[in-house]
Amino acid sequence: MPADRLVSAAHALYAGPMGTTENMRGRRPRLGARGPTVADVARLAGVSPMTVSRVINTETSVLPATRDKVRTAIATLGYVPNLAARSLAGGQQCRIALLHANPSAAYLSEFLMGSLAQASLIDAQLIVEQCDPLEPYQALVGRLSGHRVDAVLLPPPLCDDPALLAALEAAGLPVAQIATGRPAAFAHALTIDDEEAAHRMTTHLIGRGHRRIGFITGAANQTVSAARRAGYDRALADAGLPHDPRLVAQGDFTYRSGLLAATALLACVPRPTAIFASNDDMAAAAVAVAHRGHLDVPADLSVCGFDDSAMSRTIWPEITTVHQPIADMARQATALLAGTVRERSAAREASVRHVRVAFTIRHRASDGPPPLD
Amino acid sequence: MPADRLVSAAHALYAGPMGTTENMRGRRPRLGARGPTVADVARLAGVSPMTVSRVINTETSVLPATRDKVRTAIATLGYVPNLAARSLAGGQQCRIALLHANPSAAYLSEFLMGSLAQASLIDAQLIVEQCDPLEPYQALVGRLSGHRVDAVLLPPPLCDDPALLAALEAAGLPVAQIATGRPAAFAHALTIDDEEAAHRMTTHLIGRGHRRIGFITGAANQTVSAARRAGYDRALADAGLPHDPRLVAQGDFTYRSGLLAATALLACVPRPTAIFASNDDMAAAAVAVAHRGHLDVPADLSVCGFDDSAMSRTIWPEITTVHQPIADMARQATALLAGTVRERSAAREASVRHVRVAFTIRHRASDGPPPLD
DNA sequence: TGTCGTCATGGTAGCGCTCACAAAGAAGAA
DNA sequence: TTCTTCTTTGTGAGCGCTACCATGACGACA
Repeated sequence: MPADRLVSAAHALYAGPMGTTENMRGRRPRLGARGPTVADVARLAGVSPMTVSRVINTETSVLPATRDKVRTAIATLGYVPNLAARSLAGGQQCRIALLHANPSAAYLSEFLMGSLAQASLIDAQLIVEQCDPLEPYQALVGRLSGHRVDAVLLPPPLCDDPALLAALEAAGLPVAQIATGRPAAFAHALTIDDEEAAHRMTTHLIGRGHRRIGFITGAANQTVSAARRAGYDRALADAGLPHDPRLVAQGDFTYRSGLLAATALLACVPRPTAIFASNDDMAAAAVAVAHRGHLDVPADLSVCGFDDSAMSRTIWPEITTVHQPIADMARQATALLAGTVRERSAAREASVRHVRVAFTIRHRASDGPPPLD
Repeated sequence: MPADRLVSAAHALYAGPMGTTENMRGRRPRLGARGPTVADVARLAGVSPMTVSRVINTETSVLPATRDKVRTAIATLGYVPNLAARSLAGGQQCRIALLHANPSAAYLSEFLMGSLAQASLIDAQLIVEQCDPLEPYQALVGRLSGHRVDAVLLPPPLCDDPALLAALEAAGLPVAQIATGRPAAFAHALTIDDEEAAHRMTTHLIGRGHRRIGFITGAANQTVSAARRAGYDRALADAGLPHDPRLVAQGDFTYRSGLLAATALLACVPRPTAIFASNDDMAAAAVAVAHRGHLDVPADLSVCGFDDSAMSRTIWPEITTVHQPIADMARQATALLAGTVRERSAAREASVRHVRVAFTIRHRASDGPPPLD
């Protein structure tokens, strides 16, 4: 059996240093054959384990020559640090809970990718918790402390829930809100400038030649809705276009609401030549309504969305939309929270950061110049 | 400063055992105030730390009375095991890579939830890796071993890629395929019975009274496509319905292909009264085509999908579809892989399991009886 | 009655790493 | 030259837990 051989070999290796016959009855060193350790690297590089640790981590106070020796040794052995040992020794346990309301929300997978990548990088533990809206928040917060959660990541729409935010603040948990329209004073926040994005998109449509641009608003209780609406309004004003209230229809971010809103907009006379919806689901609904009315998109009607969700790439034609770097925002939020947790355990005052990240506009097939007629 | 006070208190606690004056200059015990440890629980319960460990883990060889004492102590202190210490001491490092081709695939978030939950439960580390189809698989596998990956989780469509499977098998990595139509002999596989599910859905439509049921196939290179098609065929045969080849249209799982296929199907005379698409994106496309032709769904045309993806709940009407318990499959796959990794490190022969999990049909608003005409 | 298993429990060491501190050397000030 | 500082490197302990044995108690069998 090769496995037996391996164990014996390891035993032989360790028997040497043990030396004295008294210890020879000694236990064999656990079940062996795991990867190289700092000690192995240190031996090869001719330095102490501590120096190796310093090279891996802070990189400060190490002579370039020493550092290079260590780096070479690491590369030679294919050394990978043992996260478990590191966090045990470092004593920096950091559990971050990701609260979500809806397990199949489109942005969630991207969100998870980002925070997961960062968490494994800095050796934080990510805990994903479903947040049932019926459950009282006190109970939820209790559950979190039961799990020894150190910080909380809040994607939309949870990031806009005042009761939840209040409960978390009362519990003294560091919080990061992602893609909220109104960051709380006590929380980290990662946002794009929704107003500016909507302004840019509307301006883009105006630049294409559109003069009658319909707008479908988001849900009234989500803070980004007002910002997106404001951007649309400002762009019209900047271009000196008249503001026709019939060109703004109320939506609530659902496809169904988009269907109703788009139907209302397309019933206007004269018809708008473009519709800008506050999210992609509603934009997709607008495309469906247009097609039902035998209008071609984009030849007869341009449609733009917001969020760059899967929907915008799934339907045909693919929708021009505003892309938020969700994964990157989640990554940054995770890093900020871990920083706060560690500062706090070092009894330093933790500061709160509100970060604006850049959005981009994804130009796809759903917009074009207005029809000539 | 309360922090200082805490440290001093901890110091005092530790000074006792240290005893000799020589050691009194001794370091204080790191920066303290982390949660209770096995030692604390053991002290309170009046047993040894080892017994506490046994209660937490295997529960074997512990007298019920002892177990209860320990459990009470755990509850009193609010003890939570330290995962880092556990995996360090247990020596059971287990890294599982989740390979995916498309970061925004609809099922991915659910998939992640499931495997993440299981991974944190059994203290395995989940690594998410983007798998660029252009990258040669040798390089990918090399990257995986570089990260010290012990096992690989393969969601669709990667689970059907023969070259990738071959490369992983050659590298000796345990693999779990999720939702594949043709499990590899060397890999774990978690599947539903696609053929049976398609049969059940088709039979459901027949039961509703439909006699002309259109079918949109999946991509030819994915193994589930044939199974779903076979289920449709068998249901027709079971019901003694004639098999009209014009009622089967080729799709490739994209919305766009669904648009084309549905258009072809609805051009048949007499028109089918129902369309069963091999996934939800194509079913959504069929709904769009129907609406464009001023057909009501489900009054004029019933539409059913497969996968229960976000799309099926987003559009209107919501689509009746086959639900795969993706999260649960991911959970089981993760558990199987961890088991294999641990058996293997214990030099036991690891066996491969092919598990069939139950699907359910989600009845929603897109199907009904055929029109009377 | 003595010997042997079997079961519940305890003792000890060590997983791989990093902390606090010590030591050694180099550079600057007196 | 000697003392002080700073910088780089090393030492020893311990993070919290579990693997591996040892031990003692108890009943079964000869």
